[in-house]
Amino acid sequence: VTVWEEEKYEAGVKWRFLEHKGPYFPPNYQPLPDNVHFHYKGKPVKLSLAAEEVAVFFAQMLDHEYTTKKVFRENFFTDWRKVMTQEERLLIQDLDKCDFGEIHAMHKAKVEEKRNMSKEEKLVLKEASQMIVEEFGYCLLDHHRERIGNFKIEPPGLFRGRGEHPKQGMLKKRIQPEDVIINCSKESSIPVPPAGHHWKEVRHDNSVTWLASWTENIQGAIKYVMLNANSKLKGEKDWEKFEVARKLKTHVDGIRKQYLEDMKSREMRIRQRAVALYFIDKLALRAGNEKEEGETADTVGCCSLRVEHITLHKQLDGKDCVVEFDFLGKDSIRYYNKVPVISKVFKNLKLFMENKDPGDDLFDRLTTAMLNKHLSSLMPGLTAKVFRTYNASITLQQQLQELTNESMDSDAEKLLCYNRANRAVAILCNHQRAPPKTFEQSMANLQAKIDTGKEQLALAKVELKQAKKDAKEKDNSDPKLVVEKKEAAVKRCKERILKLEVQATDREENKQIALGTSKLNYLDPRISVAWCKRMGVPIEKIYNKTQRDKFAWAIDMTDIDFEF
DNA sequence: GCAGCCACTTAGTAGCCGGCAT
DNA sequence: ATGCCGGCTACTAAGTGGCTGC
Repeated sequence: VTVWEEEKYEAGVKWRFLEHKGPYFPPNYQPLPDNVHFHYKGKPVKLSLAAEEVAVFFAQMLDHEYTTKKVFRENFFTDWRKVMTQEERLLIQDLDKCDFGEIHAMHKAKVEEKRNMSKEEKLVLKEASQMIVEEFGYCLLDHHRERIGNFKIEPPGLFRGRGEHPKQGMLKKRIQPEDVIINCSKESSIPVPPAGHHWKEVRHDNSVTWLASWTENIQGAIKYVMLNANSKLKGEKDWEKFEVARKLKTHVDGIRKQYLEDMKSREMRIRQRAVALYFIDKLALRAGNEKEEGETADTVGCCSLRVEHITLHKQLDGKDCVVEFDFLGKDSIRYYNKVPVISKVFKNLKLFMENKDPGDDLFDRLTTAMLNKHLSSLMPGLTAKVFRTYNASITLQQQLQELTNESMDSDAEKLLCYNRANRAVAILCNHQRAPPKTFEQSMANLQAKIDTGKEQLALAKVELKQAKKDAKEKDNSDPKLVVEKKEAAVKRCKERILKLEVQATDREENKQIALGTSKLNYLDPRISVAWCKRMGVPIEKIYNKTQRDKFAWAIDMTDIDFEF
């Protein structure tokens, strides 16, 4: 009986036995040495320990652009003043008169010192952190010792949200054992809190998968300590997710037919639901839950799109009925796309936008809850996000079929095509990244290699010409051999250049595209495992160690002819 | 219906590390 | 030996969507 074939639990039960050591707490704050000062209005001021710690958080970030942002500075200053003593609060009233220079310099020196540590010193540090992983990084869940994903309590600091976050710069407070809820088996050895402390609560709830939790102070959200992605629990959940997406494959034709029909409904909410679903299906948009205003950055998904986020073009670039999308999605990543749509969609959008202001909801009669309720009636387990998984995986499968075949000879060529297929999905899902800081440099380096290669090719051609000439003039067998050798050299040069140019193209195309997110979350790993088997590509070429661990379930059980 | 709570997945990035060219 | 580059990991923010209690 393998790990994957063990008996199932009754519904809602996630484990029978759970034992762990509790979370690991970050070290306490170390006060500044006596020779490092904070200055206010040019004069050194000795801060209380609490105020000093928060000052250090700010000083450490001074190289970052966001410490110059108004919102960040105001939030920081407000929260900093909250931890000051009465006396400090009276004195320190203007952030612009604060000088963190010495603290900043000390921090930079520390970073530099750490960077310059010897191999031996680094090894000592590594071993110490390994010890912590050994002690706190694993739990016992039923029969298995499992790695915990995030067993460390998040250290205090200044909150930096993504995009224009209204809470950026606020103080993220230090978490104490008194804030932490422990979840484990009644009959397990209960984790011991740090000396002199106690847990907020110890509970024994086997209907959830988390081992510990606390509430963070910025958004009031709950943070969880959970298992690593390579655990049995997470693996099974992952498998289930892809099975639901596969099931959509057999329902999707009917669902599409229905939402096209629904676009003609007399009821506005059904029309809106249909058009939203069309976008979610065609463009792999996220559902777009409502967000509390002022709590987070202003981002949207499908159902929360506003009139200002789309522009309708009766004609654009020679195409009819084009919808131009421009909005900030999850993580404030911009979604920009010009999409030709069917006229039914176009007309409905026009209707939805009538008599509305730019800031009004496009789908004012629709919520994600309504949409998901409808979807679950069409197929058990179906929600908006299943469409993303389904369309991502089916796109990978189709692209691999189109771009690759067994007769391709080099692994490099196969892998380039695999990456292209992966990239098609990443573009569909709008998975972007900041261009690497060294991007221009590394492209230039690659170009330099190509240039060198071309020089070598030119030289090789000259030598080949000469060899041919020699062969004509002197009619013996030796020069022919030379000609063949020179021809081979020219061919090698051409191949090398081609390979470099392909690499350059691949890298250029990948400049702002992140492949990892789709690979890890949206692409059924069985598609890739089966492809590797068919193409004779070792699985290591497409999945690194972490990814192989996460997808162990798929690598174990996938047949060569698996179809998503 | 809907607001708040809760549990879980999905997301981009900073910084570390190891391998390779010089 | 050194320094650079690219891949990987750790981190934690930001989503999705179910449930509950009115």
